[in-house]
Amino acid sequence: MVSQRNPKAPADGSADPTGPSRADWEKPAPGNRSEQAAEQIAALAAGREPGGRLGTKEELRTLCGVSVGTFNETLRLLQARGVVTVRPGPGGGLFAATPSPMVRLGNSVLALDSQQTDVADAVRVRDALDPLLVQDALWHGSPADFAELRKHLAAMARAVDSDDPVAFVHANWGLHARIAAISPNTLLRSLYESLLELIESHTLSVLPSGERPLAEYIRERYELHAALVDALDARDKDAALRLVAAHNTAAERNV
Amino acid sequence: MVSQRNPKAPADGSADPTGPSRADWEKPAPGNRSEQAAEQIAALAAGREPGGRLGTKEELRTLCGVSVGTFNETLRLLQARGVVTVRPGPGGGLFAATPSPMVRLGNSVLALDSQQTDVADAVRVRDALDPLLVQDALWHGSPADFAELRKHLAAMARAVDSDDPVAFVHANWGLHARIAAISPNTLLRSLYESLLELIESHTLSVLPSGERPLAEYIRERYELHAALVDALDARDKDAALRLVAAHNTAAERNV
DNA sequence: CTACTCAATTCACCATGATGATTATGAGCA
DNA sequence: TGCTCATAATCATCATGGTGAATTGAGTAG
Repeated sequence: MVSQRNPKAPADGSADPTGPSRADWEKPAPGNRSEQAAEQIAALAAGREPGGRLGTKEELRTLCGVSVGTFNETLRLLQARGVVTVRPGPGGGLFAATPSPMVRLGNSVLALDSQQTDVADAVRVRDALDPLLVQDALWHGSPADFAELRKHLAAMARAVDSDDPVAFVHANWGLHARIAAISPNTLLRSLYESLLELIESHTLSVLPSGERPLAEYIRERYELHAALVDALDARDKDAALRLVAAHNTAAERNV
Repeated sequence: MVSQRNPKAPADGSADPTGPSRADWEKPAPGNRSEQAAEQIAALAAGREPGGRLGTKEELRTLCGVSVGTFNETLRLLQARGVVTVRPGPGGGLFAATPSPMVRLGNSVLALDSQQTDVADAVRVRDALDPLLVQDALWHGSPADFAELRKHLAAMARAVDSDDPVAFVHANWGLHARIAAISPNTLLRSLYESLLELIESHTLSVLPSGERPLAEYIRERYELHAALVDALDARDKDAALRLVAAHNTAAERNV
């Protein structure tokens, strides 16, 4: 089903007007034919000005060496990625498009593999974003929001009392996610939430080593978070930012 | 060509096992049939556990009321988005998948509209990431890298001398992009580059207002950037971080 | 010169039939 | 009990033919 049944493989450099020197050809080939064709067309589009005509569907389809249906799949992928636009009529066909910066970011993030993204890198970025969220929570947080934060703190306290680090980690993230939810900055929230999830998917397998007793560690982390919520509730900006900095400079700071 | 020629529109609630109460149905319908079907299947997948079986292609295709080819397009989109996996054989068909955090981030960023994303929000996030890039440049930057930075500085100086703010803005971003390129943190780089582009696409239309003379402003910005490059070259971490903080707290800080 | 009509081009979507590959399951055998 | 093999289910891709919609440009009328 994932067979490579293409005797006319488009690896033939003569079929590719952009030449075999493109770094794109050095990437591992995608798993199916429509994705392969999509990469080829994307390479063509990259070499044209935005709005530049690439050709008719039929011309490009034969260039890619796939069937009509498969090429239609390819087109759907490219349209969704903002790489091409398609018009009917005389002079119609496929035209190179420039994805908006946001579409480009989305596509480049999609191209990253979360198994290869170093969790330490993700933690660094998340840490850098924490002060922004704290500032937003100070300005946009309502008493109802802070009451919600205290529910997550209570869950963290229960995990500390029952010496359950996994529950502590979950409650800790619930707290951070809820702080993030206060921010009206959609971009910031999207980034932060996904970073949390990425870090969570790694951290349960790398809970803090025996450098310090685990129970002592999570109690300290709990107390730090409790002080942070207190500072937010009191709208104490200096304390909140100092605490979030302390949160992010502790030796083991995944939680 | 973008006709709605579906007399059996799947807006019929009885054909949707998740009911018409889903918020997804309140979204504007995507532009083509394969995307519409993709939304339907995504809604189904969202209501299942990861790995839960949705049905055979044929069952789901008739549920969506599209042709075989169109449904194949739908599948390609959903697979690319990590929403479903597909298996042949007895008990095969479509299965709900949970996209990895990175795929989720990519998809959520794609769903953001850069026209609606407040550039101030993007600037805030970019500013938060600047110190990370400076730290990476201090540790990973080579003399060749710093020579490249000076080329961009020279371009900025030329723009200052010829009183050309647009050229200054371009050269300034060239500098920042080159600093970002030093970082080995792929995630950080992707985020930063796209944020730069997003900000750039807005800033040329909002160059600093007449609060201060423009020539004086860009000269000050140039000097700040020159001092930053000097600090990087000298591997002076304190100065570099102080300068980037000053960079990010100036009254007009898009450049 | 402007507006409308028409023809040609091109696309979106539909339908049908086919081959070959992959997967899961169950039967048979050691 | 474990392994092998055959079968059925299911998918990926291919090919072909069709209708209707959208777009562009040329020609014509006012």
